Amino acid sequence: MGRWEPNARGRLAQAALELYGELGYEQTTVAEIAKRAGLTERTFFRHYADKREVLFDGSSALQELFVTAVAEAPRSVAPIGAIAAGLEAVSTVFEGRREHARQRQAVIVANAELQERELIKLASMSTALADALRRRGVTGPAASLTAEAGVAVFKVGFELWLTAPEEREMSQLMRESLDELKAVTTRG
Amino acid sequence: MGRWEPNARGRLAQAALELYGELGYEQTTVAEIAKRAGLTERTFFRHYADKREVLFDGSSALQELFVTAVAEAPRSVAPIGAIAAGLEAVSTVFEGRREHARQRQAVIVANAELQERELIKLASMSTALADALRRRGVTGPAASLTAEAGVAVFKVGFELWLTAPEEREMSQLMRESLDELKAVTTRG
DNA sequence: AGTCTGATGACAGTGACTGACATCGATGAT
DNA sequence: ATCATCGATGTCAGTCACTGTCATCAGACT
Repeated sequence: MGRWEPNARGRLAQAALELYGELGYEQTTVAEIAKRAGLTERTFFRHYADKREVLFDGSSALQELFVTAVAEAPRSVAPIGAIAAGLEAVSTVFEGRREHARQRQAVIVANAELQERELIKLASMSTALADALRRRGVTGPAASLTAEAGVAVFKVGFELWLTAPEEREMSQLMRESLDELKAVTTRG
Repeated sequence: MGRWEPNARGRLAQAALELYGELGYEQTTVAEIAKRAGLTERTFFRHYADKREVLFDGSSALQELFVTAVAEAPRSVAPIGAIAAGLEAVSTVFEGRREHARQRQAVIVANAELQERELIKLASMSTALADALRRRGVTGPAASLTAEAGVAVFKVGFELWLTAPEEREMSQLMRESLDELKAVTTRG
């Protein structure tokens, strides 16, 4: 066995989520998080760039999954259809994690700084999606607009999923949200 | 004349924009901003909640303008049409301010913290727009999705306007972006 | 045994932000 | 004219997020 307990990074993330939930984000100090994880404050900052980032460990993987699904959709599929495929792919990774997602989201909605961080993660996703669409041949503002639309559907669908009854599946809620967006931009 | 030079708030905003442009956001200290404005650091924080907020003084007025235009669109207009009216209203206030907008945007895109702040302002706008749409009778996720679509069009249209030749008007670019979004959500 | 490496600890420092209290010119009441 | 009050600002001490630097130490490799 090693000199240190394994998975320091995971312990920090777990301790942070707990403390942010128990005391609130602002009232929690990084020193407390580190102490609960059996580490020092300095080590926290070696694993996470700042106090907010510890809640967003999986966001890069989620973005890659979304982008890959868009990129790999059949050539015959229209841009908005490729986004739909991405939403489908993303939905699978949240299966069985609704309770964890609810706990995390409760922490985030309680604090503006954390919401800011979440928004920039979604903006990064939008940029990456737009790039993927351009690689599919989408030109001009259409790529950005389709990507923004996709992220908007993800946001709305995700929130619906958090508040929906347990039996409702995320993928279905994403499809319904996308259909709703299509309807809403068509009328008028 | 008064005990103090007038418009302390405006002087702080001006000094901050200059210094963020000259030195970069991170390299600028609040003490420097205050000094250039002829004030102290403590006074800066009496006018602005934090170092970022000084760049977003007008965002609340912009949001009100957008929301009011949506609320006051004729009852017969569809939700997406009301958003179009809001985009039209918003476009007018930027007339003649393109150079200032470019300078400010250059500062923002150079720093992630500032982008986060901008994104939460846009998210606040989206929430307020969705509320306005609900007051118009729009129900369920349609309100949120229409509002998100409107903000997406604003973002894309605004960026087009910043990089477009001087003679192109913002209102026209907003209309083109909205049309593009409609096209993109229809195909597929 | 000797050496190197990677994760961690220890410690000092900067700067954003806050709370508490002092200052002082302007304003209006007396 | 005098005085009490008020609002914007200054002063100062303090907390905490975050960083740079150097020391430590178990395991891997030779």
